Amino acid sequence: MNLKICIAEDNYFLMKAIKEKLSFFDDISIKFTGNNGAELIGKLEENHHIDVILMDIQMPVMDGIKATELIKNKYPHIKIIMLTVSDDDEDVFKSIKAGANGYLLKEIEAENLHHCIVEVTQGGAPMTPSIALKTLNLLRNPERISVQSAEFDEVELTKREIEILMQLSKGLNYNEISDNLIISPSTVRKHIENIYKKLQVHSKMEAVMLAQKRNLI
Amino acid sequence: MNLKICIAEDNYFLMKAIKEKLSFFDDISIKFTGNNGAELIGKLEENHHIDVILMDIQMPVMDGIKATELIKNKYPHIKIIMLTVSDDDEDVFKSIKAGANGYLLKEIEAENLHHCIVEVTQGGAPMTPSIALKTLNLLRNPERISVQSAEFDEVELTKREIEILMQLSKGLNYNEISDNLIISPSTVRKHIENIYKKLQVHSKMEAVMLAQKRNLI
DNA sequence: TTGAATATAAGGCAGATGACGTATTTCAAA
DNA sequence: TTTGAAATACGTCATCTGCCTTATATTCAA
Repeated sequence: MNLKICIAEDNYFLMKAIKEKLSFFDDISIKFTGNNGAELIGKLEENHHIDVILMDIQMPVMDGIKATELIKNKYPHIKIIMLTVSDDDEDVFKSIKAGANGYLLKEIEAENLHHCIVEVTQGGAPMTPSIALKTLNLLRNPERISVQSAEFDEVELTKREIEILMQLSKGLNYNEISDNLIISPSTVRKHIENIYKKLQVHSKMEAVMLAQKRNLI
Repeated sequence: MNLKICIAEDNYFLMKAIKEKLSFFDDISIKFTGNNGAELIGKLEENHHIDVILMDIQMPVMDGIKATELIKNKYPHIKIIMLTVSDDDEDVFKSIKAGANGYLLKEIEAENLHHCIVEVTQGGAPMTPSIALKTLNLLRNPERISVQSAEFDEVELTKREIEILMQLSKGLNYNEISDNLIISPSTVRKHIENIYKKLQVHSKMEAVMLAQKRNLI
């Protein structure tokens, strides 16, 4: 088995250090790297057949958390391990929410890093012990978890649109919804078209997931 | 360094198995054991100079979660690792809330168990990979944390099926998924058919919503 | 009162989806 | 060693979905 991995890291020396750590293992090959999230995503558009990404958090242009979110939406099969110096609660939590599969501190030694990379491809969730502890603490204190997603242009959906979104989320099709709301299927379709335009999405699933994320339904 | 540990386990054979696993390591000594939570707590009243407790969950008289809560209140210095066959969301979450420092499945091999015991005394939070994954999923979906799982016939989805469900939930279509996973669109469709049969649903939306409700994704 | 937004409705088209059936390979458990 | 589950792949067919255009009625704030 040969694992194809990428690295996002803005610091030249740290990048070099990570590469060196991994150079000992011949079941891992570094396909490409990026100095920030945007650069890495650009390269992923060329080739997204990647197993694991090692992602720094603090980077210019686009930070690792935002990048993780975008990558996970488009290429959910790619495992992402945060590899950072920050053990800040906020960073840990945001990374997990963004979809990170693991969270390691940069002090990790080569052998262990390798093991974690393998583990994540097998469906595990590798974490530095101190980070694992943090996740448990976060779970114990759910009140801290409510952190808010700040700025999206708040789109206003109408009552009817929300009603239809909720029915969509139950798995009902156009005919069933039109029957429930006593309107024609054409109208249901028109409403859904409008919802798509407002939310900037192109399918039922995306619409429902986004609405869910924004607590619209 | 010599670690003083206790075991709470009602099944005689499993207790024996654990003892045997640990007998190889001379930096660990088993101080005493209990057939249930209450019995262990009784013995702790005699001697609570203990480093780590390995705690089963399902036990008569007093289960491991209740015992963990009581012990942590009275002897917060004692590290408690749940050692159980259950990977049920509810058990995992309740154990953590009760104050458990780690959560391992009984299938764990001796070497690894030893390592986890050492790790927990150093402030870590040892978890079986599949449990670590669960804690991350719980963190990502805080609203689902308090929600209650009824007893539905637990359907087993394969790793591949879960992977495909996650991609579906991002709004990707068959072709995008097949491209991501490097399999043919036909195969994606077949997997999805199988998922539908297992979950007893008839559309992507229903499948994703159900999987979400059951913390499968 | 008059637009603007909302809700209603229809037709057409290309492509996606769901429900069948069939088949091969691999791998672990019995 | 055999069995069974899982993953892979293809074909067909009816239906559903997403996108486009057009049109009318209603409601509500300016």
